[in-house]
Amino acid sequence: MKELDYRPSKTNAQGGYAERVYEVFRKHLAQSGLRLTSQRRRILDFMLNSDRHLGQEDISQAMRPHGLGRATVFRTLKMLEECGLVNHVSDESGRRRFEVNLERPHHDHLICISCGRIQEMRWPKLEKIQEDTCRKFGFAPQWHRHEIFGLCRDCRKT
Amino acid sequence: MKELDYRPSKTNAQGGYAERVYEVFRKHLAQSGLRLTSQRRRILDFMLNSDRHLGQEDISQAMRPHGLGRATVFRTLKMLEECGLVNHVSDESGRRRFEVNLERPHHDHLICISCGRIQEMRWPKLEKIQEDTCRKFGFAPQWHRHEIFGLCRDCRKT
DNA sequence: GTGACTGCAAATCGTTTGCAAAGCT
DNA sequence: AGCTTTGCAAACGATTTGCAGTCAC
Repeated sequence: MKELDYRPSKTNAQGGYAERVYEVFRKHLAQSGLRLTSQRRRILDFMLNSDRHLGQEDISQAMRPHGLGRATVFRTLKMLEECGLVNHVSDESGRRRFEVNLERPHHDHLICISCGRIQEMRWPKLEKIQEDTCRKFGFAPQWHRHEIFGLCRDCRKT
Repeated sequence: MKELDYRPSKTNAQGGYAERVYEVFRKHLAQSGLRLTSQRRRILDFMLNSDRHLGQEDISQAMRPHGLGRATVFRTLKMLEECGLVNHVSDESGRRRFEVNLERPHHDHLICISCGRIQEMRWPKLEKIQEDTCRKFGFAPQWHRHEIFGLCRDCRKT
């Protein structure tokens, strides 16, 4: 998975990534006359410091000790999606899992139906074919969801 | 979309397709000690005679005059998915739309975010690349969801 | 007849919203 | 002060389940 290691990890996040994320967030907030509150910061920090695809429940649980309510988590996630910092994938039972996506090239997801692990996968070739074919049909694609469900390497063995 | 016209329409369904669907359904029911009731038949007939991707609400509404409850529609759809006769796609707000899929080659969906229309699309080349790459990663794909959201030809003009 | 099936209503799950209190600026 | 924001609880929409009566086999 070396080729997917373009997202700064916790450590190198301090080297600029988090700052760039916050820059975008601040700009978005300012433009809409909104505020950067401690709650929003806490949620975003938690996401930045995680390398997993987080469910709303994961985030809410982590926020509970700080007194954050689920509603705030939902509201913040929606806001983060609106300004393009965050995306979501759905797992096989339809629950959403969120990821910070600034500056990350588009990628698709391989979702393990046994352990729930989500592996990321870049397929530029595939996206190209997709775009071209859509256009041929007169369809103007805006976004897509390409989620592949199956067994990951580890779960196959079991 | 000529290439997608392999699914028997209402008229030629009488020429065998519906029968084959029922054969599978009957076998599944028998194996599990379940029964072919008028309700189940009505729902399946309705789906067979429609060429659209139907929402649960479409089906329930059509069944209401016959006294069917929503729960039965849900239960039957789940059962039809379990025996592989029916699949679902989700629209952009997460609602499910169902299609009868027996003997139909796998296809993906172009979903219009303006009018909700769903166009089907076969991409054997793309599926091949996908499978191969998954395997390279040690991932055993079982099914996937590839839904592309955008504007259809008609809605682009507006 | 017996066990599966149905409709209904109540329950659940994830998510959204209304509101009064609290926080920024 | 005047706005946004918050937590809570209630409201929501889609789906599920429990149950007493009904029906297919």
